[in-house]
Amino acid sequence: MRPLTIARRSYHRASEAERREDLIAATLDCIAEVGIQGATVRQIAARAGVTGGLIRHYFSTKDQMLQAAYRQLMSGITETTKTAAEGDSACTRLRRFIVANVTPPVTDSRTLSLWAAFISHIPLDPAFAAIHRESYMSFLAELEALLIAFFTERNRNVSAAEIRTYAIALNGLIDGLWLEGTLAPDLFKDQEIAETAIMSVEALLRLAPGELS
Amino acid sequence: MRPLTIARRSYHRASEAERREDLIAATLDCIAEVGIQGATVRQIAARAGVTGGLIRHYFSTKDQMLQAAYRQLMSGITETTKTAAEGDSACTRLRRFIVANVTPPVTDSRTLSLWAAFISHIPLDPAFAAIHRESYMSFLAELEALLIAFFTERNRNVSAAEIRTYAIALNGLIDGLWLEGTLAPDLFKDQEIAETAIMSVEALLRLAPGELS
DNA sequence: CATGTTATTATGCGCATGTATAATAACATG
DNA sequence: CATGTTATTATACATGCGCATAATAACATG
Repeated sequence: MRPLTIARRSYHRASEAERREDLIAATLDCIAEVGIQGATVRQIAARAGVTGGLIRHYFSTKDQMLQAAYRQLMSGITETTKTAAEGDSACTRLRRFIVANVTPPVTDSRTLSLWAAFISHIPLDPAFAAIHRESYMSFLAELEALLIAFFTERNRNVSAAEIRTYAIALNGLIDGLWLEGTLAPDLFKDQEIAETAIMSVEALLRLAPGELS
Repeated sequence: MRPLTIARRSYHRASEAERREDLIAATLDCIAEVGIQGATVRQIAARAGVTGGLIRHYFSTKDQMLQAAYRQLMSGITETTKTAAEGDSACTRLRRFIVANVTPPVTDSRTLSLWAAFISHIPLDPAFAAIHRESYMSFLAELEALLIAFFTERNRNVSAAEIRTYAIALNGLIDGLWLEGTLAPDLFKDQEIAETAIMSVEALLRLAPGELS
């Protein structure tokens, strides 16, 4: 005897906040595992344990969900490195910040895949460009603050313009080493990237070798 | 009066080499303009001026065409910067190589979009990882050669290990500055990235300020 | 100029896609 | 415990996808 009404899946009504969080997490998982092409609405929904239709109850379009995921990815990285950069002296904080940016969990192929997928959208979509800009400028500001504290601690007088130039260079170096180390980790000895980062920053800031360690 | 046989489009039979080249160029154009999701077989074919079916006459699968496109993109960049790095002294060649990597035509949003789209595939597909590895190691070798010539010219004795570390750091710096300058060109003054690159490399190599100019 | 080869077109298949809409189960409220 | 709200499921739709195959126009060859 078939039921008169078709059976429906039972479910749990979640709060908006946690549902959105789940969906964003599922989006990131999906992109990381099967690429942005494989990250379809249905796949993402399945991974979040809901059916496809629900996504449009929280995001007006798939693109908006992708943007939310990009925002969360970048703020997560910022959070991680900021936390790792705590310490007593400005020197310690600067060193830890640099190392944190080129070691796990930041150097992680999943993060890289996600980052690159979003980066490739920046030239095509102003919404993604805006998110990039915000996170880039926040990173630069963090770096400038660390540098100012560091030079103050050393009683070395450095102009604002020089700080900016240093921050741009350090940001470039950090991003580049992060890329190198994450894209082909087997090409480097353990700690090689981190040590190179520290040595390079010492050189960039015209410090004596070992001054940052 | 309708024709008895349906009219077909007239066409030109091209050589295999030029047809493949056209298809690869169309692939890159397509990815750059509409993203890797929009770069469908039909779009690419249309842009190359052929019909969709032809693609499978030259590439056994769409993925293989993407890989060929990635290979061509990277070898094109390598070619461009190698050509730009010609000069009499090793110092000049090194300087020109660095500047070439952070100025047009290499700093170009199209190139960036393409590069990032492919990069995001590296952790997901070994074929893309292999292409990356090849182009990365060739870039590193080029950089090491330039550095060896430079230090020889200055009669400065530098071990092979130090050369490698310098090359890794320089590569990181160059990639990172390229990213910064290309992702948000309006955030920087004219030549700011190029000047920062030169200053930073001078510092990285422990040269005197201005020694590379 | 006839003929054979094949690069290219044209068409179709099966399936997946993003989105829209209607039905309904879960919960909050009184 | 009845009722109203709404988060969620279920289903459908139009479109587009990668890929396969058959017909054919272009060219090379003799």
